[in-house]
Amino acid sequence: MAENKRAHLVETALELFNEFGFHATGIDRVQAKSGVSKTTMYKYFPSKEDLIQAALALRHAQFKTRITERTAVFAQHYSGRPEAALLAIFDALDEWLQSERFFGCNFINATAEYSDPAHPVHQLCQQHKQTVQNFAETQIPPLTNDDQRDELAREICLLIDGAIVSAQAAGHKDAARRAKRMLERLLGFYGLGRAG
Amino acid sequence: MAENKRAHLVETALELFNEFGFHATGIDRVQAKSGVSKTTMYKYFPSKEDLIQAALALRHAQFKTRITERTAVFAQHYSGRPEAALLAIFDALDEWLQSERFFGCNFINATAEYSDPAHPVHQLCQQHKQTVQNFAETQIPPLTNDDQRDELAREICLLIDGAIVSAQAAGHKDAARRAKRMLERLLGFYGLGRAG
DNA sequence: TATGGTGTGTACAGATCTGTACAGTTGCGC
DNA sequence: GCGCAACTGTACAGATCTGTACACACCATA
Repeated sequence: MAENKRAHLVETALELFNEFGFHATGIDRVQAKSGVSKTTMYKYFPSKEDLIQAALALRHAQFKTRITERTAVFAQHYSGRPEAALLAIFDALDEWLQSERFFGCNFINATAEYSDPAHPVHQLCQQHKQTVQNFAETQIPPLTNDDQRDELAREICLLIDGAIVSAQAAGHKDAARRAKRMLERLLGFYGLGRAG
Repeated sequence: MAENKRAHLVETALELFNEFGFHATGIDRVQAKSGVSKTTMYKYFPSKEDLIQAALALRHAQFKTRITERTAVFAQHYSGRPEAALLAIFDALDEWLQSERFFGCNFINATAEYSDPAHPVHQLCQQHKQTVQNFAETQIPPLTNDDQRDELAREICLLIDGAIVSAQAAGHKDAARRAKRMLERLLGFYGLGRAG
């Protein structure tokens, strides 16, 4: 039961933090929704800060698993094309943006509340974004120039973040599909895609 | 003095909200930093919610003025090119992202804390993003197809939001220049730019 | 049956937050 | 000097938030 309670607390906290934000979500609310007693809660997480970091760590793990799996699945739709996985990233993104309880990226939201770059939460966000960039880079087929790989990965991240924010703040639920079209056009300049 | 105090309160609140977030910034802190008495403060803003909305309204006005002015200035660097104003938008954006006290877009940050689309603050954010899109659209030179204008404007907004978040969350201070390069490449597909 | 690990329930300390009350002060037109 | 509006300073009510204290319950194992 031990790890069970702990895990359930983190999952509950993550949901609430994602929907209502970090400062607006009280410890009492996490406790009430989880059904776990306050004593047990403070045994596993001596402070709210600990709970926040655990929630973001869980989100990071969930993300890595999901993006890897879904990208692999969607990549099959473009079988044979070297840029298959890159396009599939945006199909996976589309799936997420269209989902029922989409409240934006936890990490983007977190940087909004913790602007100080020295703050642990802010640093978790930077690490997450770096992981996304690394993942994108691994999905890029071999290019003649290594600097181009880095640049293209950053462009993909920019498109991802732009799509997330367009969906969240402007309500453009089709933002991932737009970003994907933009990527397809940009790939030509890297010698990839229909033109490459 | 009347409007003076009120304006000073809103400016102070905007700074604090931008750096620390809405929930994390207490009324007392705004009061202390502004130097205005609490009584006067509550005379102008009967609730914190009123102050938040006034701060966002100020930010929106500041933004419109600044983006219009700076875009016009930077557009001169591309004199003669029909896409001059579009590129200039990203020069203006670059200027902002590089600035000392850059804490992201107030409106993106606000949607992170107010996820409910029915919430007045969330709606102010949507309105702001729509204004940005409208501004982008006015800067697009005549195209053969009207649907293309709308689509290009949305792509520009996606690039803007992506650059803002890349700078804020990932720490990529050169994000606006990257977005500008991406735009230049994309413009070719609309019959604009060096290829058009 | 004794023990120890895990969990419950609840009360509460102490800080902080929003918003109010109220007496006093300043500055300005008349 | 008087009246009046705007403003100050401060105390405080009431709610909420984080974190602690403490007595008790459940349950597996020796």
